[in-house]
Amino acid sequence: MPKVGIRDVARLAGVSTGTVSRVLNDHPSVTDELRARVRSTIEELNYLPDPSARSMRSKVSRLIGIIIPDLTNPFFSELVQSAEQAAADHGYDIIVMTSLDNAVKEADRIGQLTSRKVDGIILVPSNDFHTIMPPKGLPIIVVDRLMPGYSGIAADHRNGVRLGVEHLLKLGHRRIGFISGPKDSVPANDRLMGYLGAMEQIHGDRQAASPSLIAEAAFDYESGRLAGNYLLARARNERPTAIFASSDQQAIGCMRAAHDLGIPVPAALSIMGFDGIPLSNMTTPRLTTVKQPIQKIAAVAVAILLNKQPVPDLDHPILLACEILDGETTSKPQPD
Amino acid sequence: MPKVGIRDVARLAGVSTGTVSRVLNDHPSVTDELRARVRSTIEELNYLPDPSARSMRSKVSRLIGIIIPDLTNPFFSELVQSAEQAAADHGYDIIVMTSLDNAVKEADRIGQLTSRKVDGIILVPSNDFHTIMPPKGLPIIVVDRLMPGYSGIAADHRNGVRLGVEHLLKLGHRRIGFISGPKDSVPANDRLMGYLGAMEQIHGDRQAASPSLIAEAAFDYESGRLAGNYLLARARNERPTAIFASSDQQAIGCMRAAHDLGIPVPAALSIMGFDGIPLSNMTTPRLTTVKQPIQKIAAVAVAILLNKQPVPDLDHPILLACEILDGETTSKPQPD
DNA sequence: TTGAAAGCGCTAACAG
DNA sequence: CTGTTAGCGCTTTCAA
Repeated sequence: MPKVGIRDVARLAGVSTGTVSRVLNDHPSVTDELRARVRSTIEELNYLPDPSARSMRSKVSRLIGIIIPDLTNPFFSELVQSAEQAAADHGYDIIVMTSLDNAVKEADRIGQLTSRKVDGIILVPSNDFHTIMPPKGLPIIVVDRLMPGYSGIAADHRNGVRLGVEHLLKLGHRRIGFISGPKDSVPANDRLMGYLGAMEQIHGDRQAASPSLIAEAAFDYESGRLAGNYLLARARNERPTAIFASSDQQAIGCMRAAHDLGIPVPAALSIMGFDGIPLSNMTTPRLTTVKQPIQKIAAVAVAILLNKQPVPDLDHPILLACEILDGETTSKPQPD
Repeated sequence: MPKVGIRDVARLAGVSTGTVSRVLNDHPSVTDELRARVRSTIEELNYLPDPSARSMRSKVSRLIGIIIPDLTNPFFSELVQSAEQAAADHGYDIIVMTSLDNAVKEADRIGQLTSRKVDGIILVPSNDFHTIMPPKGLPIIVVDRLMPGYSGIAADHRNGVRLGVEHLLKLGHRRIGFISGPKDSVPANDRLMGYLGAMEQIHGDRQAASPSLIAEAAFDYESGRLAGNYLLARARNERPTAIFASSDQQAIGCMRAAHDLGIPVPAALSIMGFDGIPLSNMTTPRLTTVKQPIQKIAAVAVAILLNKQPVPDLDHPILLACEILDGETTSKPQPD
């Protein structure tokens, strides 16, 4: 079965290859009649255009590259999945690459994608990202870990955390601990700002945002556990009655710390996380958390790359709102 | 900056394009001297071959497709990540697609990959997979959910579960409950076989594999919780002293069920999971589980597609051994 | 609006 | 061993 090419279609439809090509590319200047005839011939022959040949001529590959630090992180895997769905809706395919937070690998991957002539790149920069000069004409959109100088899109971490902390404040908590992310991380700092902002609103409470209520940690489970330990291993009347963690995994680690110290959650300690990964719904008790609009982030990123939506200004990344996912780890504070 | 092509390299190196091409493809018949000269010119010009042009002539795309049901499932995302690493080692890129367990979407994706001329497909078939006739010449290797008629590679679920159940038996457990996977799932059945096989070894114990000790469930958390409830909500002397779940998520759901019923784990109930996803290490207490060799599965699948390793016989899929990951959810049974 | 024809950048005969 | 050359399948001028 010799594979069917554009000439076969042209011959059978009684037109030129040029016309078939125009139909394929929705070029306006083709008679409805011819268009219909060609379409049905394509159908009949079960013709599929060859992407390589197409891309070679047209400089368009219908391919989008996505580079993330680690697919094992549920946040990123959901991001990739959402991007894939969004891209598929437009006939685009996704090439995934993981940098493992290694700047060298990352640069290498970007080069790889460039030579593949992908039509755009969605990039979650590695933590030690080095400035990169992508060939102009290759749109790169940075997601989540925003970088000055690149068009970006992310959740509104700052307001998201603020929302979460206010939730705790409304419940009556005042000594609210905070587990921050690594301080060289952009999203981590935004989250910290959100916390500080919310705490400042509490007038007349000196302890509101005391430094001793803040523990720096990586975003993972174990770091969260250690940070939780640090915040909780103190006299009861100095110990926070609630802890807001910068990631769900931290929050879960913190739950473990509380457990080990014999502090019941949420009776004696409220805990909130951030991210809204599926995992947050599988803990006992279920974690109350702030959910990032991952799907929307992916959809918008793809839309921008496909020119369905204007590229955001370099100085004004698109920020999408978070929402609270109510769980079982928050309640009113116990009286001291 | 006009982009540099193979002719530029040829001209500057003082050879023909043919020779450059041969160097590019490691064709043996090129003098070391010329090879070196060409290589350095390539370096100097920063030349990158155009994959589209290459693929058009050579019918090789250096692309491999991977289709999985759901990237949100940690097992699959680890699989994809491992495949990406393995492929990158050989200069290959990965196109990911998710079928969401929808056979129509799946068939569509396979077509998409075919027309992309990927050099091979790694497929985790959707649950309602329909037989597919991939164009011959396009190697497809089925992973995890083995299908008769396709070359396959997977963890040795049967022996893995057997190992796990024997672990419980050695601890002294006899009434060991089993949460199975959906019965139309191949791996689920293999796991069930492993359980039954291990239980049969216990001579003289009528109750060994009593049907009432087996609960069917989907692989997710909530189904595991319900199944756990079913197995545990009975008189203490009829209740299993240990439960082996067919997935980590089920096991975690089951932990929740035990918690809700006031049954301490592992004091009054041992629980084991299956998969060894990162999540299993983040529960309180940490889950004891049977780990699948995901990374190895991916590496072997890629190696096969790149012809670094022989294609397995259709009737003899490659099975890779699992190992026990010791956690805190197993202990000796309490006396009745 | 449509057809004819010239390549896109590379590989693979085929000569030499 | 190396150079020459003819396309791969498609898009896109350029004329008609």
